[in-house]
Amino acid sequence: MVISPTEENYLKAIYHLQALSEVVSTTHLAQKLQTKPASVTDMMKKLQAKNLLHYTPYHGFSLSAEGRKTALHIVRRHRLWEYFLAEKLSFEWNEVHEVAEELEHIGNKKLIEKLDAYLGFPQFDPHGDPIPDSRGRMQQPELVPLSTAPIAFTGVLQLVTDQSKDLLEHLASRKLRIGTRLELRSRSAFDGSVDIKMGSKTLTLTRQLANHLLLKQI
Amino acid sequence: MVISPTEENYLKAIYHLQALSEVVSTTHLAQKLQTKPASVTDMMKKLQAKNLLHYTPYHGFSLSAEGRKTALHIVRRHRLWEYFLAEKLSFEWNEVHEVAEELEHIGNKKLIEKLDAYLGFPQFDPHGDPIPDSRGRMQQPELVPLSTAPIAFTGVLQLVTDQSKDLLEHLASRKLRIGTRLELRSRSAFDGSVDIKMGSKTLTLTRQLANHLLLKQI
DNA sequence: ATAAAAATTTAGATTAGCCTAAAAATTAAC
DNA sequence: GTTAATTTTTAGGCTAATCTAAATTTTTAT
Ligand SMILES: [Mn+2]
Ligand SMILES: [Mn+2]
Ligand SMILES: [Mn+2]
Ligand SMILES: [Mn+2]
Repeated sequence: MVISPTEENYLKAIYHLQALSEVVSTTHLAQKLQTKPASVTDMMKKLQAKNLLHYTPYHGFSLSAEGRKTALHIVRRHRLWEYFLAEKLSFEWNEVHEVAEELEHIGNKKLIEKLDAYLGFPQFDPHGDPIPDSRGRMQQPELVPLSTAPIAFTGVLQLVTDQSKDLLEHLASRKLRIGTRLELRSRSAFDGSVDIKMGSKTLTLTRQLANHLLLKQI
Repeated sequence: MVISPTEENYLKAIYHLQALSEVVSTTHLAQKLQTKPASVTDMMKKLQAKNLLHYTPYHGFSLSAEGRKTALHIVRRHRLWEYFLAEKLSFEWNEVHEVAEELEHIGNKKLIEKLDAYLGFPQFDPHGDPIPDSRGRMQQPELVPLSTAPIAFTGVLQLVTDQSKDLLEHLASRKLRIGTRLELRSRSAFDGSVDIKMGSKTLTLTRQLANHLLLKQI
């Protein structure tokens, strides 16, 4: 079956929104894709006709098994390219998403399998998100938000859940990267901000930021 | 100015056809792009409106200075990706074109400059075609077609001018690649076929094939 | 339980890129 | 140089993806 780049973007967006709630609404998706609800409705009819979607008018939609499988392929391509851009072309981690957003639509199967092998079958992209394998399976390590970890917790930064430019630049300026080892020293009872130790340095992060930083225990 | 992937394909095709004759006809371009003359006319009007083309109805078209510059950028991207696919992902040289045909449309400037640097600023793609630099300039070594080279001529295969799947597979099966060193031993007065020495082996190539093999003297 | 507000769908247009068939212009043949 | 063949353009339509405005349905508030 032929799936256009636009349809791919829709499927991927639904996949991501389903992490928040199993069934997705028209407005929510329109907002995510920077488009209008009327356009979403049109596309939902098309994707349903292709059996990629379960759709009940006025009551939202969710991916079918096949739609989910397709979405995972796109996520795989996106994250492999992000890894390539960061690792091989030395892009900053806040620049990779935009370029990968285009590269992900090149569907040649051999290309992706060879790219994966060339990169050494990476498990995580530069933001710490897991990369699905060719069958759509991926690692899901136990992660603890820095905002709720117990005092003295030691781990490595594994995943950043808000990947906005602002947040990524904030982290970059403090040399906090995926894989950075850190220890939680204290949490303010006043505002929830946390002090962490990172190598020999100590720094303070707001609760709002700490909430988006997920750690893997070591 | 925004240029769509389709417009890019048209510009690149015109650029290539202009190597044969300065001014290009509607049918010729339609044939090259596997489309209909009526579609070409539509697009020519659009490209002329964007000042990428000189176009006189019924009398053909040629790229403007800006159109040529744009075409060279696309050729650059195409050939850099071909080099990447062959060199880094170990694609066969007859497989790279199709994938590069899609990758070339990803216009992010930083991507191409970083890719170029990562690849070590290659001068030639896997078919021996020169890769334009970021200002559109490229090497144009003196090349001699094997079909007309003098007996005893020694050189390396530098460029293959017919890049059809059939020809590339024919060469691959004989282990003839870009960079292969060979010597012209004799040319048949009967059918123009040539005998060449390649390492310790000798093989015969038809005139038709030899005509597409361009050598650089060494 | 009704009315108001919000969300969603439908209706009707628009644009890019393509097509077929018909009309017009150019080129080739006699 | 007129006619026939070929090439090119124009006219009119189609599909994918988008939009705005209007109609419909669902949800929320009284
Ligand atoms: Mn995308
Ligand atoms: Mn990512
Ligand atoms: Mn292309
Ligand atoms: Mn090439």
